[in-house]
Amino acid sequence: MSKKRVTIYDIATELGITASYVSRALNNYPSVNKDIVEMVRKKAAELNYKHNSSAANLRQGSSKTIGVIVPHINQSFFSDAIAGIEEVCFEHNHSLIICQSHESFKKEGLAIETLIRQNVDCIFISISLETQSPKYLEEIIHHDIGLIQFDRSIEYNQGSECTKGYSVTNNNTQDSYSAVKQLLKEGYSRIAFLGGPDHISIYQDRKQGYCNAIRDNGLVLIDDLVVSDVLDEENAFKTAVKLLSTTEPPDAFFVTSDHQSLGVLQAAKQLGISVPDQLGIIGYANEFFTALTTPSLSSIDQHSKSLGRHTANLYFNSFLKNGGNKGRGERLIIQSELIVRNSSKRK
Amino acid sequence: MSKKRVTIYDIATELGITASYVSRALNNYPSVNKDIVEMVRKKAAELNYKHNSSAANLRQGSSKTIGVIVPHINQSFFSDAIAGIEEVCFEHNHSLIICQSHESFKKEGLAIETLIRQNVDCIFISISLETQSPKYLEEIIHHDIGLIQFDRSIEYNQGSECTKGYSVTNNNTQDSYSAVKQLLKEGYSRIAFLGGPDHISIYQDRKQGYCNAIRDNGLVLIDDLVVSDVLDEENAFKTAVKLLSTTEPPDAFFVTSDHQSLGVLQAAKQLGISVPDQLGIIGYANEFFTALTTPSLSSIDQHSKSLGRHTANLYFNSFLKNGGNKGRGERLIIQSELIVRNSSKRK
DNA sequence: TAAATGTTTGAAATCGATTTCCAAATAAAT
DNA sequence: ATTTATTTGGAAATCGATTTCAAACATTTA
Repeated sequence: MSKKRVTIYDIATELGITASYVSRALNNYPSVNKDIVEMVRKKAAELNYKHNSSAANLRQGSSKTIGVIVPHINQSFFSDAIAGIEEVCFEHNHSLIICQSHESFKKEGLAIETLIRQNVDCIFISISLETQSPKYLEEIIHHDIGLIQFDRSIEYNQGSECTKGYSVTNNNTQDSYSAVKQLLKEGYSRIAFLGGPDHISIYQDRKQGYCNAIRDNGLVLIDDLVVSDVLDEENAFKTAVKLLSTTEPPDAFFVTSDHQSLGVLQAAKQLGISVPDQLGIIGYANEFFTALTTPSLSSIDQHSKSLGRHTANLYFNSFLKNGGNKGRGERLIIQSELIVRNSSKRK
Repeated sequence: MSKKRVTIYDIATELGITASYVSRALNNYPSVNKDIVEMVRKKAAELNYKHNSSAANLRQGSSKTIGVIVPHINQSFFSDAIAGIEEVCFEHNHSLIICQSHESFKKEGLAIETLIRQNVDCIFISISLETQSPKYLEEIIHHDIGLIQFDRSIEYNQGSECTKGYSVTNNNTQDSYSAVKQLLKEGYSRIAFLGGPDHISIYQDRKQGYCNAIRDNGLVLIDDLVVSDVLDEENAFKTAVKLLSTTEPPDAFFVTSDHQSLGVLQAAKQLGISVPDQLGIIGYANEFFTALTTPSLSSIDQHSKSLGRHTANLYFNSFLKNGGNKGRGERLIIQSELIVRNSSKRK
């Protein structure tokens, strides 16, 4: 294959000017004559010139690429967040490499390794459920690559201090508080909680919000009704069946994902318990399917696209201007919204 | 910031050898002593050396990166396909840049431009619904970047001839045929078809399969029951309402996406038509939510993950070995499977 | 022992865009 | 007319890993 790549040198010789001038023309330097810019543009198109970003990145020391790691791209929360991230990155002329951890600590580590080798400028990550150790996150810091956690986050060691650095989340404690309060207002009084792993702070916070709401309303916290680490549908189903089969079953569930809601709904159906009359349910994430089930599922909409946009903006504004990882960090809180559907609305 | 990037030269001087040798050591050249490899590895880790892929790519002329463009990453079909692509690319040490077109021709063009500038080796694309012109696809070819279409595809000009080059799809004609046949077997006899834009071949094929099945079973094709380009839920809803309100309404719908099924279901609900007794529905893609609706929705599972794997394998095997875009092209057909749920099952 | 072969290692060129540092050319000011 | 600014453009260094070519060394063969 004798075909050589077209470079700015080719454009330069054809036009009788130098490569440096061509480079400046293509990059719209103010010092370059308008006519020349036009001329270079035309010639570039004619020769089918293709900018080589490897060369540019090598010279400039930045890849203008952001790596995003999420557990699954097919969950509304994450794909919407990615859509938001994408928009802002596009505005800033950065491109995105998206990786999935599939909720596995090991795969998350591999993804991080890949992104480091790819020389991304920053990694936006929502950690996997398995992730208990900040090992790989510290790896990122160690390689002087930016790190911003969104939604699910964990602390890591930054030199001597322990920090969460830059992160963007919802006000999980407060939102959970409101959800539980809504259940109470509807007359539910024995509310169970199904959470996620306690080593991830959003699940801690959601549990905290639940506990606060219970206590603040003069009720007693019942240990048996508070279950951690039952995030998937199947576990939620089993747990719900168990709780609902006791002599003093709960009359409502506040859960930390819509998939858990599905499991609870399934359990109720199987046990002949009617939702919402005998059992209320509120979940988290406002997945697409929550509007489709019978009854439809109440859920907390995390405004995920906005959360994504804020994550990216945090990078381009605060992070870059405050010394990156070495800066003092920043935690952003994104507003969310309780969507009340039929699963928590009693007549 | 006085901190300089650690390079192989730093490793080399610390170890008293040359950079070229370090490079070979890190890349496991057989001629390099095992002990040296170990030594270099250790020193690299100690200095926190980070491989610079921009430099490597520049030298090697390839980015080992695949660009993937899909309409939406949050539709099961696409995210599963991406999961398959990811697996195979990972095995071959390639990374992925994922872009969304959001079903817009313009955004698709921008994504393609980005990927070209990023120097991806190949683009795997499932075109947007709006895409009627192969303009941007030809742009890819023109830049000597690989092109493989999957699922939704379109023809483009390759020099003198018109071709579809490399593509991976299901056997849409046959699969649609089977779906319609299943409806007939259940006793439905006046089956409507809701399709997508006719300029995209999978929608043509699905319509063709529908038509063949109708004719082969001694029925007459009724033009009014065949509607193209009503791919989203809302359009499907409106069209279904219209068709169901005529004096001779259809008693079943075969549609080309599960979102259309949702629209049809909605229409039936609104008009008080019971599904599946009075109206059968079969859709396409086997989205997660199809199992959750009441009644659950029958759908064609496209084995999307396998489709994704095959797309990537087509690249690493056939494409690269047969002269790339200039090769004679290849069209792969992936098996799919009809999932019969309640929406098409009469007692 | 000398020649031939094979193996390990180094020097230097290379990939392509950017950018620093200058020089020439032009315009403006004295 | 001379000096001072201001554009306009070029030469060459640079980013860091890879790779070609060849040298140095070791081993085998005749």
